[in-house]
Amino acid sequence: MTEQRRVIARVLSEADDHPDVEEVYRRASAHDAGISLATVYRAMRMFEDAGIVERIDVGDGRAHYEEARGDQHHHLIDVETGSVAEFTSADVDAILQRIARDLGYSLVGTRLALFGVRRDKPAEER
Amino acid sequence: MTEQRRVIARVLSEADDHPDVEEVYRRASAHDAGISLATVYRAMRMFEDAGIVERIDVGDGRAHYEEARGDQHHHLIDVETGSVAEFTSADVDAILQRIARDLGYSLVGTRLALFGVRRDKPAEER
DNA sequence: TTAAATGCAAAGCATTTGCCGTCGC
DNA sequence: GCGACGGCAAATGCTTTGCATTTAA
Repeated sequence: MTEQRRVIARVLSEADDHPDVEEVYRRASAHDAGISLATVYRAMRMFEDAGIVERIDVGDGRAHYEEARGDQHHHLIDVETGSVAEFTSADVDAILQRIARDLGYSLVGTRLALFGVRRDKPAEER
Repeated sequence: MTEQRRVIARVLSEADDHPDVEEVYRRASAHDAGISLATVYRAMRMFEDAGIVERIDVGDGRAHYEEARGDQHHHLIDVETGSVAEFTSADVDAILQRIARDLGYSLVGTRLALFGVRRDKPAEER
């Protein structure tokens, strides 16, 4: 509704990565200096509650965000660069569902993150 | 080596749940009042670095710990009670390994937690 | 006009750390 | 005796919040 919110929303929809709050703040500031960090935090929470963005935990102690899409996807974090790749797997989802059921639970959420290092490619880098 | 460390170690080996630092502190204090929270934090970090305990994230913002066992197991957290169940699945582990490989990575770590609610049993509770 | 949103600075949490006294070996 | 360890309180990093002011509708 407000200008700041609009800017933050734009920043989020333009992002194709997984920025943390500080980074969203940085990008929003570029569009409109004068947005405060507190406002970004408040907006992120609001967007999250509204189901517009999803919080992801990449293991660095800060909350990162991505636009909420319909699909249930997971993340693979490059432990050397911090970059985040995404993947989906109906197999994994199905097995997890079954495991929860077997344990007597209805699955209401899944947090899955893989951490990996790039496999050496033939003969290029390093 | 020191008394405090011994007490904390005992608390950890006696625990069959997944206490957070505050809880370890509470239990250690029962054995020996006069242990400080900072000491517990330092001990936990040391035990973790030594591979004696493992830190697990149950989603409440605090670090919880469990004794390190050899097996690669995962957790299912009851969102209503906060209790943690454990499970292992060679299937899941294998698929995740393959997924990482397919994405060009060597898997160096996995963080998997399921969140669920107890399924209504026939006609008992509630 | 009036509730909702913002900025700023202060507060909150979990966790870490500097400093100095103490304890184990 | 000396280096590792523990206690305390201050510091840290991320996030939230109280309050007075501004803004959207």
